[in-house]
Amino acid sequence: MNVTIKDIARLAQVSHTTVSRALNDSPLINSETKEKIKQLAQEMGYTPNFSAKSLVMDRSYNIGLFFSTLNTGTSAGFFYETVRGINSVVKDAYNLVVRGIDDYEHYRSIHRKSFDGVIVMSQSAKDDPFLHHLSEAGIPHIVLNRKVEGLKAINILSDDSHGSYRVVNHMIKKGHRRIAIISGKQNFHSTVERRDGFVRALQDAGIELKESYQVGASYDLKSGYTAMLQLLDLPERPTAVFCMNDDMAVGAVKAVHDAGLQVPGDVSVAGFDDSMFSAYLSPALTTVKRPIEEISRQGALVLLESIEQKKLAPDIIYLRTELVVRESVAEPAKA
Amino acid sequence: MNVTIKDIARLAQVSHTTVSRALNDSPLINSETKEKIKQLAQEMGYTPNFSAKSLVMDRSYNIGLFFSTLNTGTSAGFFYETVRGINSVVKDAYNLVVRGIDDYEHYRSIHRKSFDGVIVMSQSAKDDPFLHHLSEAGIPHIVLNRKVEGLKAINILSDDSHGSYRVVNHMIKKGHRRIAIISGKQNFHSTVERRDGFVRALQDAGIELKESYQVGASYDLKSGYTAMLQLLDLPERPTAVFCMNDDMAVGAVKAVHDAGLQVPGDVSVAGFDDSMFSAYLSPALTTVKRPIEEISRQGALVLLESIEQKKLAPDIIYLRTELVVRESVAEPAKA
DNA sequence: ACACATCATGCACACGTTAACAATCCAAAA
DNA sequence: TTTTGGATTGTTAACGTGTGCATGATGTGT
Repeated sequence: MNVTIKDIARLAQVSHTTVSRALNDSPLINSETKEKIKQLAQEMGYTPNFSAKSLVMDRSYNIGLFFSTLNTGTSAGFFYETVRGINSVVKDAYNLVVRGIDDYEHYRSIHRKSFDGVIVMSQSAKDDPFLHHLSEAGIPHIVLNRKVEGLKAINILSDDSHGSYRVVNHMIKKGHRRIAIISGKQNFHSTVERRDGFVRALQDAGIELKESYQVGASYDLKSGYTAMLQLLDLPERPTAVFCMNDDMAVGAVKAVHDAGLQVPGDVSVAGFDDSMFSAYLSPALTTVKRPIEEISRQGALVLLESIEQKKLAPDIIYLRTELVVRESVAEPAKA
Repeated sequence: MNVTIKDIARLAQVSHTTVSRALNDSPLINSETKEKIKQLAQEMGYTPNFSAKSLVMDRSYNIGLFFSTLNTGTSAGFFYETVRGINSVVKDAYNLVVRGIDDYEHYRSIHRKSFDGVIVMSQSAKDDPFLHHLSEAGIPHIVLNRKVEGLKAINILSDDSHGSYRVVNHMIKKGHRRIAIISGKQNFHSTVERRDGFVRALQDAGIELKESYQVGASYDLKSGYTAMLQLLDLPERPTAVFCMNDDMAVGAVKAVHDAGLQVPGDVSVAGFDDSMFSAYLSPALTTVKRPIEEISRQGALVLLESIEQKKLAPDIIYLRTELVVRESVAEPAKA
């Protein structure tokens, strides 16, 4: 049997109310008795029963971390860094519950009683019904990684458009004019943003957008591979290829090698994310660092604040991306 | 305000007990009223209050997933696959709470009231005090990835020793005699097992074990890189290097390239795990497939069984590893 | 000396659920 | 007719905690 406040009360010769007040640092208690009870509780190895606490306090002590999906389109590194970032903030004051939004048929079981707050790592507008549900259920929540339109929500995200502008611009400065792009999953916010940066960079340089230089993929290694094969097959193949994430870049580099060509000798390749492994590839990957762990940490902080102090946070926070120049983008071979 | 069974009772003109029975498919109820109540509950959008349920049922509806650490030594892919595997089983019957064991100073807050069951992805004997705590607290638990000695526990793991025996044997058959190993974190169970397979393979082939061919690292990319540099510096450098995981293999390959040498032309390299990216490296990595997602899924199944039906599972389950031959191991250059 | 404020404590109830036990009804058996 | 017993439903308490209100003790100003 576990120790309850009533057990403590009996031994301390006070009512359980007093014990409760002591353990919660209520101002309505003598500081001496408070200390005495606290020490006693410590000795007896008391731990609060969160079920009971939840019931009466109307709180669950659960924080939900929801990904759009845990299956396709979520890379391992991305997932890992997110959980780490949030976990470092949440500690053991809350349970961090990890879920995929697409695991649910209906959201009925997600309500204020089951989650004190929710962090949504959102990829696309497909999540909007879910966000809508959160609003309606009155669950404090923040949205990471995506700017949500229409709904009122706290957003924390990186400036992906700017980031991809810079890599592509870097390619242009190196002398590339035939620049292709391998896109991520359609409808993903990140996909739209990164494409936007790509387009702007080309326009600013006065380079024409070619339809055949834009090929769709799905953020995983394999899709990067096949997309690159497609590009290499073109009559006038690109000299540089921007991949919307590092995973696809790895697949793309593989495709180049398998075609008997070299990176960056024959084709330059860049990625996005700065995954852990990207510095250790051969050639080391030129990419854009996206502060996922930092976004997650900030998000968790803001959420906890808004739960605990009902403080209002600003609508939207942008974190800077950073160009990481390594070896996979070089000057194009002379024509 | 949320709908409770009392609200339903009022509308259905029955007692709340009857409602409770209806919703829990108790045999003590008329099937007509049962259906009527169920339908009413559905219409009213009733969802049970888990805090209340927990309190009286003495269950938390939480399943803990504990990693030895979430920081160093846990690779992103490993983490991702584990969570996916378990999540696919747990569904929304339970909350899956993810934690690092080393986040805790003491385990007081982990008790039967806070977790119905715990899955431990364990790396080393350092986790033993934690496992001991779980036993003592009477929390049903299973240990993945490691055979735990002394303590009674259900174990599910892959036969790493056999796996590494096979890669190393594969190297030997290709004609290598100067074979080195880059180890993972000291004290990790996996490190010991994989080393064991390595040693046996060499012994069976009558190859002498050289101290200088065994270098310690820590399962991350960077440590693989520096370890390989060290090996390349040797007066008589190895012709083949077995890395205890794929991450380190990536680092090692990078080191070879940076030294102006080729894989597998000058040095063959093999890894362990069969991470998602290993097929997409250049050269594609020869490695050992370890069924992490499968281990996790099985583990979750066994745990749920033992929670819900109090059924006893076998002490230890081994899942097979599998040699994956790709390109990074070839015949050694003629001496 | 008295009224009154202040501080510390206890009593009793509430939260939403399950379950042991009691009560009722009706049909079948004696 | 009376008894028995199964089926169905209701009454009540319990789980462990927090809180509004009442109570008692102690001091403070007049």
